[in-house]
Amino acid sequence: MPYPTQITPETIVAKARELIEAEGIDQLSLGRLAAGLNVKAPSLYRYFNGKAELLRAVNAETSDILITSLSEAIRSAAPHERAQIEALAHTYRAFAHKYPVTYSRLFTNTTPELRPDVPETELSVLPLQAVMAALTGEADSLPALRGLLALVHGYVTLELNGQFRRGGDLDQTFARIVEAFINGWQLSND
Amino acid sequence: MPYPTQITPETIVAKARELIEAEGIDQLSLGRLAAGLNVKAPSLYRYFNGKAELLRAVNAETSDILITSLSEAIRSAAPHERAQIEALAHTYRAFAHKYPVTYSRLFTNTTPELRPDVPETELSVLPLQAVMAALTGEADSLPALRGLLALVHGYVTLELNGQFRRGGDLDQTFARIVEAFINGWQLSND
DNA sequence: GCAAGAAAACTAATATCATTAGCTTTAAAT
DNA sequence: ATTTAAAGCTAATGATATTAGTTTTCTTGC
Repeated sequence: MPYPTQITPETIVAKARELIEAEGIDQLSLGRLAAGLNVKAPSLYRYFNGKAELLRAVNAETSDILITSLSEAIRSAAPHERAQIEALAHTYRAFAHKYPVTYSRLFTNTTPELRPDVPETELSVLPLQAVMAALTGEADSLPALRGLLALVHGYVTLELNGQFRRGGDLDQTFARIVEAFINGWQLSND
Repeated sequence: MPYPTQITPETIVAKARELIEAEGIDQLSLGRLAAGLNVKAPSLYRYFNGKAELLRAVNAETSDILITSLSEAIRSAAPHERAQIEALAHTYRAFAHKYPVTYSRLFTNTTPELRPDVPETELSVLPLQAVMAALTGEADSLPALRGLLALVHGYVTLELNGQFRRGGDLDQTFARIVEAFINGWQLSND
């Protein structure tokens, strides 16, 4: 019936991510985005109810890719808690370095609005929790996972924002603090 | 010589913070900010070279208040590393809860631009590092401090963004992961 | 083949901002 | 009183998100 479709939600989100990473979030206007897709700005409204919703879709996809990468990293790691946790941490950090702008945007929702429901999003994180359970036991696995994610997210955020300006090997520092965190939970579990 | 001064950089920043916390960053326009100060928008340009610079001033002040609060918390705590580190962590988290929106904005600089110089900013953090040195020794104090700040910042960020939606006592979880982190460094130092 | 219909994109118009240029008011100093 | 300069104001500009209404082009039923 239609007319040669030129864009889809997926291509829009992909181009938006590309432009955001390349030129920064401030430079992303609907006009520029549409131009990158050989289309005019109002056409985007057929797929998204405005810029805010579009950016939320970018966030949702970023989050999906991240969680999938983490689960995959755990699967591929050696079958020991430490190796798996270190793989998780390393993969997380590598992801943030690869998509620094869209990653940072992931945690800047001052307005809760439309966030994916708990069931769907949180279930995807269960493989990560299983790894922590191997370290801390079931009962402590949720707090331990939250702590690990906080540590890793916090580190890459500070790093990406240039808060570590007094030198030092940031790769090595990262490895050491992750190790310290793991040690801390083992201690209380021995 | 002049004319009754109605605004100063300080009153502008204070009102900006107030509005940002009350209505969210998206609602802050120079027009609304100026109206809150009984002034017209262009008048703000006498004090700040545009909105971006004004928001950077808000960030600078937020950062100052935070670091001052942390140093003060350490001074007031019992003279033991653990008590001081826990005071630091607790105060940090309380600050983020008190100013959730302006706190979040502190670490969303995709464009480095005008950031305070290393000397001034980083020196103010030395009292914090001294506390960590008591736990880990001088040599490890910088990585340990970075780890602690990463952990605490990461935790409050995830918390404020509604990433911890599977229940649990978030106060208690926070206390536990900070404790685990401290234990981890002690372990490697014994 | 051809006409109808609807999907997909377009043009034009509007409202909100940030920002700039240039003008006006007021108070202090002579 | 007059001058002067600071501090704020009005008016204009340009960018952008969004809305309304129009045009294009493919498919489908005759």
